[in-house]
Amino acid sequence: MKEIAEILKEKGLKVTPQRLAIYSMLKNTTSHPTAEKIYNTITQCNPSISLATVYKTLDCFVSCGLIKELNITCEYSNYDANTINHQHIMCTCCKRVFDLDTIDDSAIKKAVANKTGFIVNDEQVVFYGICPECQKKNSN
Amino acid sequence: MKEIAEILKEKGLKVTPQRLAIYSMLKNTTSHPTAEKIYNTITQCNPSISLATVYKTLDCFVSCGLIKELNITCEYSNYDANTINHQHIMCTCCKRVFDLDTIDDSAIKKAVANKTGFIVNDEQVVFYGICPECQKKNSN
DNA sequence: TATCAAATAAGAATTATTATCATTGTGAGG
DNA sequence: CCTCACAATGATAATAATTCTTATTTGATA
Repeated sequence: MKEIAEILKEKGLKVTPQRLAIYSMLKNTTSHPTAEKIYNTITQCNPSISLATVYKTLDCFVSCGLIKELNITCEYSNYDANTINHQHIMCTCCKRVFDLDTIDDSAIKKAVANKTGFIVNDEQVVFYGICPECQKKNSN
Repeated sequence: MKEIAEILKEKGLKVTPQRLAIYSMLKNTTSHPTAEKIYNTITQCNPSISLATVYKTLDCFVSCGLIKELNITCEYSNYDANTINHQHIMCTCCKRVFDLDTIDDSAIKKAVANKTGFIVNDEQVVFYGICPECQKKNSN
């Protein structure tokens, strides 16, 4: 917990219970939750938190690079405290998002930058499909 | 124009002026427009079209595989009539989306499927950065 | 051409997210 | 340790993209 406070301070952010709760929740899950899901989880221990605070805190964490916002579906954003570049796979049936092992594609990134003249800052790779569990369910 | 009507019929869709207009507009652009942008363009020749019809038509085209919906930002969807798998790069400054050359990654896709047990149906690769034009503008 | 399911237009409703603003809490400096 | 400025929060109104509802119209088939 002290560690998280340190990270926030380094980024010039004030340490508040809400921020600690949100960041620690995100650090301790691999489920890529939505803002709504984060809010629902946090309210269990911190019933007075406001949904607006969750959104603002997430924006703030994204701006300073503490977490990443994933654009995996058009309906809502998912958040990920693992900021090391990695790929995702989403089940279009149950909507769950899973991590994939990191593939080093710095060469591709560089090639893209050279070809387009873009300054490439970020990338997102998502696969879409049906997860084993949903395959089983659907065959019943 | 007759060609588009044929394509719609093959998919079991009724041929309507709205559908012809939307599909033809998407086929003749590389700009990955939003629903709103499509609506604004179409109304110039077809002033009576409804925004709801644009959304429904796009959904319908996506369902039958005629076009693809891109999840590039969390704020809105972009649509692309080029359904051959290819990558995109978006300028986070001017919000424009460009095509990148197709990279054959069927091997990666197969590896992902093997590792995860997913049936992999689709994928999306997006790079984010600053386009040359915006770099110039920002340096002024 | 008559029929009927499918498609459309118009606008209300919904959902995710953002803005507003009064109140509260954090942490730097005394 | 106290105080104060200002950043953060909570409550809720507002917004923007998208979906739903319903009456009406249209395209394809008989």
